[in-house]
Amino acid sequence: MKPYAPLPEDFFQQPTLLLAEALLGCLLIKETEEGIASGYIVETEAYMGPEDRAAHSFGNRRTKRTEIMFNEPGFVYTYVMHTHCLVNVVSGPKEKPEAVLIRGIEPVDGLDLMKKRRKMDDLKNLTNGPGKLTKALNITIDDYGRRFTSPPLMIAKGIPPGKVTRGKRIGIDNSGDARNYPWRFWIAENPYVSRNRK
DNA sequence: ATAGAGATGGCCT
DNA sequence: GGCCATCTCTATT
Repeated sequence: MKPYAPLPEDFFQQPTLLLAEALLGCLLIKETEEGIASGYIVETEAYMGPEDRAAHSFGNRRTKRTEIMFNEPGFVYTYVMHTHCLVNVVSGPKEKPEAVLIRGIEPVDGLDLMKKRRKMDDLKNLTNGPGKLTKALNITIDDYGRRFTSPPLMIAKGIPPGKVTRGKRIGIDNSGDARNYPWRFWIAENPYVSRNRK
């Protein structure tokens, strides 16, 4: 396993839609006492803050949960959805509450650890969804407010993503027109994308 | 292959 | 008390 070099802070300082696409192919890494697990990011969604009805920060809603999004980019935003934890990259300049949701990764290191945590052997189903990958990597609400530029939770240079496709975001059907915005990005033909649709 | 429903828990009003 | 940026299982085509 090669040593990990987290991406520099300025990587996160690009506009949110560009960052969402730039994250594809990057390596998401979590270090724990049990060991290291990582995977290439293959699917993301951009949430554009005040004007985006699907975003938690719609209308500049500022709560205990959304507070981290008002920081400068590169912070970790985790939150709990039903029984699952979801992980976002805080994006946009300070006071602009935007974020990128990580929806799927392709397993790289720590395969056995991921299988153990997910209690299954089916490689294809280990990390192909936002709630699945956090469980496989052991990303939790405790990671809230950390930075992706240092351990234990990091984003590092990965591989060139190849062909990228974009389409509507998933699971936000109660968000008016925002549901149709093409702010979901994924690596074309990649088997670890949560689901196929435009 | 696709559709529908239940589980389930924290956050917000 | 209502609302979900989900997952898994079942039933049906």
